[in-house]
Amino acid sequence: MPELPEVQTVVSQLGRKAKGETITGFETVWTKSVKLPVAELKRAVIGAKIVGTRRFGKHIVIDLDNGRSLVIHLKMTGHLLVKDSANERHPLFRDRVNGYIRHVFSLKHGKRIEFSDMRKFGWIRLLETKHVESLDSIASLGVDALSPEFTFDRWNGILLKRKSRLIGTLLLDQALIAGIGNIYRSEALFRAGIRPMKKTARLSLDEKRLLHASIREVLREAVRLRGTSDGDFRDTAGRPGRFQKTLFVYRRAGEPCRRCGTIIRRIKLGQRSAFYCPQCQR
DNA sequence: CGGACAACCTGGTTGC
DNA sequence: TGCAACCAGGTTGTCC
Repeated sequence: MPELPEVQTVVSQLGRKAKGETITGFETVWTKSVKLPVAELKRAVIGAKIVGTRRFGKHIVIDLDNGRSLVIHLKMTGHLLVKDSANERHPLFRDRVNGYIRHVFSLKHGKRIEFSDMRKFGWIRLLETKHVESLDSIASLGVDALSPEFTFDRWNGILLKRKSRLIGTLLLDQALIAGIGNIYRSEALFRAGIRPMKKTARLSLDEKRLLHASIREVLREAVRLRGTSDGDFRDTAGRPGRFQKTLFVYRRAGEPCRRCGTIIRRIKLGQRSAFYCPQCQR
């Protein structure tokens, strides 16, 4: 599910729905995803109050009032669902969401946070709050694609240091820019009119400016529409996002470009599929 | 540095 | 119908 807009959707909703709640229990049916002994996690979270939620790249952080924080990564098919006794089941996606609940944090009065994850790639860690930003996978993140620090000058600096790379693979490199995944790399490149296999050194200043603006625009728009549900993504209420209606190229290989009618192509880039319009993108 | 590839899992879809 | 091959939003580690 998760690129920046989807994770931001979950973090915002979780903040609103679970802030102030006290955790009363934790159960799991797939301990490999819990990166510490389950008994230890239970001891640390039971009785703790949720004081806030944050996002680092695609990581979700839930801060507790006891000086510790839960860090969660949803990877490919993870979801966090907030439910209560009056709402046992959220809308299903052929049961691919409710059918794969792996971990549950219980709150008071029957309320709970359920972590569903069909492919079991997602994980949960527990850290002291002051050490969250030192976690390897967070410490190694580059500038967040939606933060104010992601200025054009910063972007240009990144590109000037990586002249031999393909722009399509660079966009997925979380150590350089954090938050972009396979959907938004294709969409941002389409909006900027740049082919994914173009070398960064061959981008003109105008193209770099346009791409910088396109990245921010496409991510902001996707956050506003609560993400893309082309596949499994659901928000904390089990609702699909709406950005998939706005996709120009992602997963549209063989279909006509919405702007010019040319057939959209798919190529392999960094082991993953990238999509582009051969007419609109040069 | 960077590309290729396997691994972690459980499906759904496509083609013969 | 059966079955193999390929596809899937992420990240890490290894090898070259």
